Amino acid sequence: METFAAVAMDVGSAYAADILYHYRIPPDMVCQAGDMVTVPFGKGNHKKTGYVFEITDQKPDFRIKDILEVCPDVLNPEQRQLVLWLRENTFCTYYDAIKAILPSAVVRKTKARKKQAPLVVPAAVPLSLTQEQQQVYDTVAPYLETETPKAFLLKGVTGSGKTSVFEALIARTLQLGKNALLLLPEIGLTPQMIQRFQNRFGDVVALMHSRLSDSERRLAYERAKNGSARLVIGTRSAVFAPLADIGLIIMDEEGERSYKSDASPRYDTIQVARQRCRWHHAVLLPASATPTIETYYYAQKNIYQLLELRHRYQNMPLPAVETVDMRIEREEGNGSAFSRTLHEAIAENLANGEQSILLLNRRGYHTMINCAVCNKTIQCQHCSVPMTWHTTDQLLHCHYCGYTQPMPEACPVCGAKKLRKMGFGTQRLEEELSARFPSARLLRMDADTTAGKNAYEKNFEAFRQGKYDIMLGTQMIGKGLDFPNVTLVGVLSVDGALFSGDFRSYERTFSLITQVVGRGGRGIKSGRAVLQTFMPEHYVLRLAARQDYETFFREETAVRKSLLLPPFCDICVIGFTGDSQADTALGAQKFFECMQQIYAQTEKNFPVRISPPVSCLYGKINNKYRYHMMIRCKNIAAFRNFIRHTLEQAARIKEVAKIHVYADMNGSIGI
DNA sequence: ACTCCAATCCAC
DNA sequence: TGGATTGGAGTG
Repeated sequence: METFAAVAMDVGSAYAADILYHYRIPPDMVCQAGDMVTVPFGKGNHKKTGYVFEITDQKPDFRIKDILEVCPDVLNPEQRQLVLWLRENTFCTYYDAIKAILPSAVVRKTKARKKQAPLVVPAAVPLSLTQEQQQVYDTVAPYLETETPKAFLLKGVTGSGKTSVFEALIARTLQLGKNALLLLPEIGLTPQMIQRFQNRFGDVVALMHSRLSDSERRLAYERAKNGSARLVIGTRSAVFAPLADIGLIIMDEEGERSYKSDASPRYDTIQVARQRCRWHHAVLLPASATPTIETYYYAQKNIYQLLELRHRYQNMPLPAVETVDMRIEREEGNGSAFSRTLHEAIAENLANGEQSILLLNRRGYHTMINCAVCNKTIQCQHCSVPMTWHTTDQLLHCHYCGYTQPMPEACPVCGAKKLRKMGFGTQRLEEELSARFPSARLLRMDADTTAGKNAYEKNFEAFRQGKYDIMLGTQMIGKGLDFPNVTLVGVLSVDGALFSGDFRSYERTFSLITQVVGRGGRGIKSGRAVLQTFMPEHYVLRLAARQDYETFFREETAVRKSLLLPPFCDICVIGFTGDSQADTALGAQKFFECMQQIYAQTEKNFPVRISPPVSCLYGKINNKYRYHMMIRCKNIAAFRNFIRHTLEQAARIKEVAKIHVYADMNGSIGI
């Protein structure tokens, strides 16, 4: 009897063509679901690779071609399930999902499954947990043995020793013969934690992150797949690690932006992790000092069981935060970036030989060049984004596409030679600090100074060892190592971060302030923090200064409810990009009309509120014009079908076909 | 997305 | 008249 294989092929982003293609399996060939195959594709019958999802003996009623070659067992059943799940939930193609799951350029040789490596216990240092940590452990540990999935949320104040709880739970998971996954927002920023786990668990650890070379990535993948790695530590893509028998998935710093993929497949790591925990009957443990509003809301609804660590190491209090109203500083004649309070606090710290951390979330020197005559801002040629002046190379930089240019003599719009250099970035902060405190040893940490390999680790370690007095930098300084000698944290300005246009900017700002404040007072001496702002009455800053998450959660929840934002609905963003403004605007409009028409014909078993397309806040990035539209919805299968159906149908409209369209569920909006 | 094919355009 | 260019359709 003849058998046929249903194969997923690379069709770019052509939604309508993203179907399974049927091929005949030649009589002398063995081919199963999960195999990678080479097949003739298209009118030219070019050899292309595809992945088999189904085997059937029903002869399809169209012209059929033969499979040319088979490479067996490339996607196991769970991986195939994951592909289908990603395709349905993130509106990607089969191929986009497969590319996310497989390491680049899979070459399979070994077939035999190696035996599981025995668990290595190093100089078994019995881990001593505080009473509070032990309680959390005791609550979670029993669920590692049950065959039902379970989700917790660990809300732990910064410095409360979440890592010790992770370590104990991972040890227990491995002891039970199951495997564990530890997800981190960024691998370079947590060298201490990784070192600690490598010391403890030795050979069974595999690291997975985007900075691995192809061969390193393939090795880590193979080790996870064949069972020689039993603890995978990695960034968001590691959520697809091909581990069998997962008992525990930990997500540290839940809510970090890096957990949401912003390219196809546009998945949210916690959702993938939840799904895998269901399949493996595993425990899911997201952890954060400042959980996202959504996750904490679900914890209130008992979808996640809430666990708390309220006490810091040795009961050290969080630094007391003083808010400084910068409007008053201005009124009283202080036009500088430093309030008098902060200046004095730094001076005092220097005199005491104690360390300080200063946060300014803008890099560069001047953050804006503005014409005094026509008031236009110099923008990047390729992006609708203001150019930033950098002193290191004496060039204007675009922080979105990387384009650089010399400072023009005159305004490119009106020709006036009256350009004003405005705004304050980390380079200027560094210069001003060295003018004010000439003897202070300064460490600047931003994307410009940490480009080299291991730059974060080296710099953080040097700061920790006391080789610098002041560390200043962008938000990356909020993460990283423990710094026991830091007794002052200064937040120069995060006001701008509140208004990125994304409704999540409030919780992110709250979280950023909390993280950086938590960097202080981790040693024997207690710390203080100074929060400078032009809007001290703003509830986000007011509550961040008090480190009052509960009230922030209540206020923010009320706002979200009144504006109908998550968690009170889901938001599906449709994004449009194209080479010309007119084409993109027209394509977006046609898509919108198509969607309305399809909705009108659909059985209304799901609620939606469809807003028409508008230009994005940054209307052009990298020479691509950008529009988006927002759909408030409930993320259920019927709605997702509606979106996919609309994507397929709209692609047949020629104005829509000219531009690129994507859908993103619960991603960021505004930018 | 990519490729193929047919229709169209234009230089000679 | 043919060679190049462009728009539209199909991918098993």
